Amino acid sequence: MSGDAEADQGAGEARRMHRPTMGDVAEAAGVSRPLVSIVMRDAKGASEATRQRVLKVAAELGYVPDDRARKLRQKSSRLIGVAFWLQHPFHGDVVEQLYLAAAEQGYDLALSAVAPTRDESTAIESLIRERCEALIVLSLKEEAKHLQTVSKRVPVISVARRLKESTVGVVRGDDRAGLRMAVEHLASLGHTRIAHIDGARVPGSVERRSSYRKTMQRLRFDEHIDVVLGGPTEEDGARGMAELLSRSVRPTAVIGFNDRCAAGALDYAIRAGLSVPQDISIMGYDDSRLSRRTHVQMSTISQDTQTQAHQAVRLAIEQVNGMPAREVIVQPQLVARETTAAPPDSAAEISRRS
Amino acid sequence: MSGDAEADQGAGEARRMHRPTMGDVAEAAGVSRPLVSIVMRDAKGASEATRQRVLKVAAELGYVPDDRARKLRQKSSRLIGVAFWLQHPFHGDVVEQLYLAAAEQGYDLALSAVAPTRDESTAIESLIRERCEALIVLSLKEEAKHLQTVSKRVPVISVARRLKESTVGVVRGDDRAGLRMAVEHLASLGHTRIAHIDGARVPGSVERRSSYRKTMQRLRFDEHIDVVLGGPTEEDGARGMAELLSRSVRPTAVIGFNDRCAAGALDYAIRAGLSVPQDISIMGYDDSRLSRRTHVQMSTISQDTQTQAHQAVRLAIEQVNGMPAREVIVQPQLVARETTAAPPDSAAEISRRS
DNA sequence: GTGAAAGCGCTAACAG
DNA sequence: CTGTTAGCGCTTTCAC
Repeated sequence: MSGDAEADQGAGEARRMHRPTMGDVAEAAGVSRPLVSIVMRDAKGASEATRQRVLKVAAELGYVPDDRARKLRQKSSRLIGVAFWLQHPFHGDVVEQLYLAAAEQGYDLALSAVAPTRDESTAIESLIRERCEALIVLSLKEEAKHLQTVSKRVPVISVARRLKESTVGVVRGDDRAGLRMAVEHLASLGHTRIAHIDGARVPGSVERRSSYRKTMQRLRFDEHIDVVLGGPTEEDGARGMAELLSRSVRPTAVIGFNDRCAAGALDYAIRAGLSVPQDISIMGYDDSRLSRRTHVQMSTISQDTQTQAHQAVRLAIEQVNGMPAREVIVQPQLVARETTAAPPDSAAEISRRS
Repeated sequence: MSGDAEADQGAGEARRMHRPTMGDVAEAAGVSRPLVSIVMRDAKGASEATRQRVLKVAAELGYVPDDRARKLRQKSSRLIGVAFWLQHPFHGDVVEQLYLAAAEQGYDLALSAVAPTRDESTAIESLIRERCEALIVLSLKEEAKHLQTVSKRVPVISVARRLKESTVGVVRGDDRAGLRMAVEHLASLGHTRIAHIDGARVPGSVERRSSYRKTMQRLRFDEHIDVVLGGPTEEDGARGMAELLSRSVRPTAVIGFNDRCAAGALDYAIRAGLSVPQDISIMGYDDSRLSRRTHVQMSTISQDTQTQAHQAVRLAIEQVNGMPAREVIVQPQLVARETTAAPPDSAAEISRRS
């Protein structure tokens, strides 16, 4: 089960390379510590000659500044903590953007993962111990109470989850607008029998459900309103689709709560022998990589992760500077790809619409 | 696009709560700093009475020890850095297990993500600045050279990627054994026409491909050996399946390079009107959450992320203690679920085998 | 069992 | 432009 590789490096005792310290560099370069500090930070206050010499010596010694010590000394750590779910495509997208957004503001990120065996409070706790100046929490569960408590200790920004707590900053997509766009997109293609597989108790599902209903009513599709119980996973979507396909009159289009849900629904429909989008149109929500992943590109609603990430960082810094928490709502965008098209009997439907 | 929430907390100036320090707790509890330290670390050297009092005061003040300062002072940081890909289910699984494994050894984890806009060297660089004692790198790209350089500075463990560099520790699944198990599983169900959609240039694909061939030969299925170009994504799998289905004589079973590849193949087969596993059996590799995600549970080869994570942490600590880098190979395991069954003409096939 | 003193690696204030 | 002094928050001797 295991075997040694050829070991050509120093054997036995801990001969771990003593990492050079700033003092070592200073000594080797024949200057004082603060000067090395100045050079390493690229601050002004050192002559070009010294700068070059110090840089050269540092490189030779393989010196790397110690972020820990640096942040300890500085009054502010310029560190933003991020709690996110491993295994969640949307979170992955946001985290990637957060790195970019934070860097633009001169902040570093400290990541702390949430997973089935690692709960949200553990993740947050570790970020606090690392002395993050603010926390950005990408969450799924509704431990709002806990977040509120934490927010009294350190600024907290919740992404993609609405919260009543006024001490917690919120960045979220406009779920109502998003679902409205989805329904309208399908309607414009000629659909009237548009169903929705909802997100059950997941944050955001109430808004999406209600916006779906309202939009259907506004379009005078009242009689076709059809919401089935779903959830955030592929399995939920498949279950929802199973239920929809058992209807005596099937919908011609289905909007899933999110991409994973829609992917499950898509999966189920195809296994049931339907063609997508010829027989039935399907839409997701999030525009996570997942929607581009299957070899049929899924139509979806983009949550604009880039903007959400930038706004989250912005709110975080605001709150660090003592400004009150606020809520920022980011407009979603329609991304029409290959899983939506006119319904089978499109002519008839279109005539009914006008 | 944005609006203020009701702001009931302190307005204007930075009134960020001054985080209590150990000194504050000591003063409030009427003891010295070191004693508070002892109590917070749960070390021995404090009477039960003091311990309780300090704990009570600390809780009241909302004191949280500063990990940064702590690790700075301690000779060893007891920190393991992890570079992983956001958006990669298998990596997510491993990271989750790494948290568990590291905690068992009294180590903390520092996460640094790799993504399209954030390359591996950036991720690694940041971990080094944080003074991690060792680095665990879950990688996809083959920047072996760079890893070797880094490994001269700090112990590096590569997970799921073979490396010749003897200064880098390696933990990986036994790809040859895994593919052998897959072929044998299908053979035992009665298949002979077993095809393989490979991983192209992805680490591990050479071993899997060659093991597939060898096992097929050993089973006397030489004439049915069929390897098509694939890759690590759903799209690659779909492409591979398309090619396989265009054969004059189609295979009755297909082994994908990994779960994503197999999922794409599965997807394509079903769209092509085939039933799985009735018409064709499909196997994945990794046993990532993805294989359990689709509503049809996929048969696959488990890489045993738990063991790999534990071994990675173990190697990391070994190397920190000055032991030479080595390679640990973890045995994979067959996970037979719902996408594999006897071939359509099973009776005939089985008679041929014996 | 408890406290005093020192110092981890770095940067911020100052002085020269 | 450069060096000296101090101290971030904590843990580690080592006395008492």
